[in-house]
Amino acid sequence: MFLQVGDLAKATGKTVRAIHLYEELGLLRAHERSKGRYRLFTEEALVRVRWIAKLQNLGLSLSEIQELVREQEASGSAVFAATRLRELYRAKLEATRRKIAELRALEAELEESLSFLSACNTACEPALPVHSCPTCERHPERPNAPELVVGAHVSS
Amino acid sequence: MFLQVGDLAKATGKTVRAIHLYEELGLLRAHERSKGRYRLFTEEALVRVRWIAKLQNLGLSLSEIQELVREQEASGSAVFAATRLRELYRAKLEATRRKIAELRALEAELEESLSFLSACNTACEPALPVHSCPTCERHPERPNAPELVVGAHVSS
DNA sequence: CGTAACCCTGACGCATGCGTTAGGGTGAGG
DNA sequence: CCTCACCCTAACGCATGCGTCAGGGTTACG
Repeated sequence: MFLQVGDLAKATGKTVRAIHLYEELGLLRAHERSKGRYRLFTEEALVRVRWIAKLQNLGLSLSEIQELVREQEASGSAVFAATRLRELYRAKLEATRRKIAELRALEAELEESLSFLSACNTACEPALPVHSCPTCERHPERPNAPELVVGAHVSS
Repeated sequence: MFLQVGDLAKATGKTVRAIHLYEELGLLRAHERSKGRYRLFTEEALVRVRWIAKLQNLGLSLSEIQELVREQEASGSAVFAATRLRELYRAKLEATRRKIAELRALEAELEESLSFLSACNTACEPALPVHSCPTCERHPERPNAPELVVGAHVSS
């Protein structure tokens, strides 16, 4: 019927310690306790823990989540609470889009670097030492190496 | 001619302290020192610091970068070094793609949640308290609220 | 030569998000 | 009644990536 803390942990992929922490921070409450003070959670707790995890993925720290929870609980009006939530989510949507763009740029750089490096295995003289890379002439398609490759060779 | 540590910091968006740290960790070396022991960097250091930043964005910790640098410097053969670099970048490319997929899912959830929440401002009775949300009937398009919305309301 | 703006080394501080240990109770099956 | 797996609270520990003094030189400009 109820979930013990270990069940909740398994179901969410978090550890028991993490769930305890969330409760300490006020992000989560057990529905009730057993005679022996065991925490007993309902399935709503599952939703809550997953929600916390998503917010963490969105880049919120636990104390920011704490703030949010307090705000939501304190705001009497549902409309007001919804408005605050929207503001937060709108900001996070923009941030997420920026992050995606950044990662896409990195993805492209990785792809370029991989194709550049693949030539090293076929065209390079096996005995050449690393420090000869900067003067390498064997990349006709891409005379100036990608930053991810150059960066690995500079020792200043 | 040369860059002082402050110039390098400004040019890369890092702090002086960060650059000192990178040098302590062996990720970076000053080309030389002035009479008064000032670090003097060439423009290669710029490339190097940007490279470090990119690797950090790819999710590498400074000690992992340290490992990588040691490996690259220690490997005599350029081909071997390139191979290691490729392995790393391939793995990071996959991880980056997974991360992008994850963020896109979050993006979609945020969009859904925002459209759901926008109805709250128009259809909700302004005086209703937050705890009445779970029984709200005013979202005909989306009877079951998105997890990002439900999660904010469960208090268990 | 003065002085403002930098730079040096060394070292302790800090916020985050749990991990881990300690010492002890609880609950369900056999 | 035993036992084993699980739970409790309290509290210290830790890795990361710098921030921030402290105490003292160095440079460039005028």
